[in-house]
Amino acid sequence: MPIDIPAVVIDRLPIYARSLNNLEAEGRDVVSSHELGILLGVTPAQIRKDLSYFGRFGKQGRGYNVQRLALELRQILGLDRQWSMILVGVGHLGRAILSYDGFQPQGFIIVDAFDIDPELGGTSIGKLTVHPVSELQGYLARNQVDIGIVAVPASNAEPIIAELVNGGVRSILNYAATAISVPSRVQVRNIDPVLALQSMTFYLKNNSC
Amino acid sequence: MPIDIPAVVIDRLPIYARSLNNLEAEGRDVVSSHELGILLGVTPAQIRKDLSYFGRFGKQGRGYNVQRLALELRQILGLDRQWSMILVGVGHLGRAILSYDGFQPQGFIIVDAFDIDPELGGTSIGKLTVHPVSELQGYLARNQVDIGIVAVPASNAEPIIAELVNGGVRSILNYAATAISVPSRVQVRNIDPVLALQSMTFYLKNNSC
DNA sequence: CTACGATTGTGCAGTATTTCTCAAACTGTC
DNA sequence: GACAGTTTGAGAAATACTGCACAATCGTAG
Repeated sequence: MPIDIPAVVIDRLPIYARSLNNLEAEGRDVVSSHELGILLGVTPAQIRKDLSYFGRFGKQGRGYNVQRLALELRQILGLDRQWSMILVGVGHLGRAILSYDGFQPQGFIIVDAFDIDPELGGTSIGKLTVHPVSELQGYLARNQVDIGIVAVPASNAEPIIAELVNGGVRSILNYAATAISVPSRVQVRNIDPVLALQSMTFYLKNNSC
Repeated sequence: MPIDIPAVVIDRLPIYARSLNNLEAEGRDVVSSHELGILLGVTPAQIRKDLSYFGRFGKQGRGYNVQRLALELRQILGLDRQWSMILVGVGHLGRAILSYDGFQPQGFIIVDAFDIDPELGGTSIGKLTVHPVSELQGYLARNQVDIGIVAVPASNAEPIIAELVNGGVRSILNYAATAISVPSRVQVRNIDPVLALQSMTFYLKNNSC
């Protein structure tokens, strides 16, 4: 509905949501933007402005009802349901992703895995069977896939991502160390610890204490 | 030296550097901001403006010498040397990080690993021995550590990070799913695929095609 | 040696994002 | 019920970032 909300705002909402879930689990009743700001290291004004894009959730003089706001954020972000993901690339990294136990509790379910290596075709990893990528196109035609996880070598990422996009996948979590281009309707998030390290070294080099 | 350069610019430099390294490996001689922009999905003006913070590396009418610019960027970012890292937290995630083969070739070396679990104390993983975290403080006093990698549960991250910071570590790669606060002289980069997914679901939910 | 097409570096204008500020409104107290 | 102390929501100001546009420069070809 309302897609003129800055992307930076959307990127912060999950952080707010996580913190509110924690507060909710602790049984906290209300929280002010001030307190939340200290918890998260952002300014109270930013939290209030961000939330104001979506509605008026607070009460003057009191703050935000934790349970209510946590619920609202989950609804805004679509965290109140499950999302189906497929993994492409079952090498070292792919296996680590498969065995990562942080996705499932948040409603992100890896329902199938693919690899180009014919050796792996039919192999079972945990509860999943690895399919050959040649079956990817047909699979996408038959199944609803919300999110594609790409964990192939950088050199193979381009065609894999094209196939995902052609197959109707509209969100991609990209672990491949390469810039990828997709139509603007498709969301991409890159996970690349090396890039993160390489930007920190700039400060290590220049802020010599 | 020059730390009034926007952080967003610094964050883009490693992407440029990577692409230039690729071009260099392909034997490309020169590249224009236009072509690089297409490769990376950014505007040529942005590339030129970003680079202009650091010097004048291009030639009108021609573009940038690939080898020269790749070298300059590596020097600017400090990628022309090795950086020592320690890992704290040797659970599933920590082991995956230890066995990740993308750090070493870029000069990021994990030199030691720590875990709170006394069972793991002395255990060997690959070439490394796992030390108990009780030894962390002394270790930091005796050894030069550039970067700390945190892969402990969110609930334990706070004190671990405090210890790293106290021990003089000035860059932290944080895999723990929690907001952490550090003095402004310390750089932190968070790696959190769940947050990335949770911001994409907003668009999945609202851009229904 | 001149003309032409290409491309940089950068001042400036245009957007985008963050922060400030304060009226309005809520809670609890006397 | 009036008052004091808080805290929100949002307009406005301030800051940050991006993209435009063009003079200056380079290489090439005739």
